[in-house]
Amino acid sequence: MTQPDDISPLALNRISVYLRCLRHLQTEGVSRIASQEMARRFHLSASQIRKDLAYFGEFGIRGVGYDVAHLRERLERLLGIQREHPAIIIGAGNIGTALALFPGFHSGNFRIVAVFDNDPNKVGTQLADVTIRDSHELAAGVAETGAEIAILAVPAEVAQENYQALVDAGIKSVLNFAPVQLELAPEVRVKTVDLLIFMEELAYFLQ
Amino acid sequence: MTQPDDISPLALNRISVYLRCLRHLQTEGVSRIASQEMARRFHLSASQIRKDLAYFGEFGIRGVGYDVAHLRERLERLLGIQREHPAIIIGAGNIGTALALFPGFHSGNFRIVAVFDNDPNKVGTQLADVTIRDSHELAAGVAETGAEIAILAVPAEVAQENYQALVDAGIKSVLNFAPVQLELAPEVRVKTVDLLIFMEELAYFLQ
DNA sequence: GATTGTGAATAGATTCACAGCT
DNA sequence: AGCTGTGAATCTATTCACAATC
Repeated sequence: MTQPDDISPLALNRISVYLRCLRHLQTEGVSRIASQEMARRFHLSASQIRKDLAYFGEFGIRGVGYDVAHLRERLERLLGIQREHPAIIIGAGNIGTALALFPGFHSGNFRIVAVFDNDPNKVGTQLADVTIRDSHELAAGVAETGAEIAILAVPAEVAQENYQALVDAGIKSVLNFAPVQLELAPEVRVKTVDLLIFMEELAYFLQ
Repeated sequence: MTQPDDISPLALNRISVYLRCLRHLQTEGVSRIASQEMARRFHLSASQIRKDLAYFGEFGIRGVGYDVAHLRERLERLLGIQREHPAIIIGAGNIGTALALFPGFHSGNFRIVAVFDNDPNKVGTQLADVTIRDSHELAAGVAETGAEIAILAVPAEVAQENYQALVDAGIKSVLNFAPVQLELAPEVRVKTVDLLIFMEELAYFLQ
């Protein structure tokens, strides 16, 4: 399997989008699809689909198109989601709780294996499949569960220190919901989801 | 005020980031800042800051830098968030509820003025500042409140129909949390936030 | 005949480097 | 002296168009 690590974030996002489309097609019983038809159905660009896919290997059949099931499997392996990824959530507030209950993660082969909070009233209570644990047990929890991905859902003021705790615990990737510019550790990948930035983008186009 | 509408989404996102940085600087009492210092503090590119800002007008003072308060005000006006934007939420499930309670919106000059759900058990109950209303009252609610932005937080299966209802009700921008490729109406701007795509991006880099 | 895979062409975004202000 | 604003240069991404393949 080709596995270039210089893929652009844009192309990587598109791979995820293609995967979502393929899953959808599969539920409809479509077994083969051409780039043009896929572009039409999901409002994408046919030449871009071909270029993106060809970049990782020749997945298609000329004159025919792409095999939906096969391509799906290849893309899942490419993204590394052919196996289940254990993930943890830090912060059982509104957003952390909503994410713990989010059904989409299951379908994407991610599983929430632990939730941490520093509020003694929350520690010990049940949330989705897990019991909320004290934040002090973070390092132990990460070691036990083998979690590599963490979802950081704590208030902005304490995001940096919690991020540092995750880094120290050996987490490799962080999805951050706190609206702050984190001081990053070089070996830990961070993706920040800033709702306010999305809203501001929408506000701009209202004018 | 320069107001080109051909600004790239990338540049627009950066403007939001600059704004976040400026607010932070203001709380620290910094009144003037140079592009280089700002780049260093927040891990940005100095020449890009200058280019982005210059694109909308000459906001800086040569030899000195940028006036924090003044620049902040200009950027807020540029994004159209100098006035408060009423927003509504469709779907009072986990994510909708978390967003209704999200304190960040207040600081960004957005206000949740109504929440809609189709579950009779939820309709009539209080959530944050508002009483949850029945989804059938959507059009009336939008008209009453003057809401222009909607947050779509319903299950994937019903996202398309709810989106259509928003379009019909006269909403101009939608922040969509359902992991689907919506069939878009040309006059309504949509920004989709797909948590699974973020997770998949992180998973890729674990390899 | 149809569709992929791909080099060439175009378009877009970022960085460089320095003239122009304060 | 120091920093912005900006044209030129570079780098990156997308689209085009067609030869290669089934």
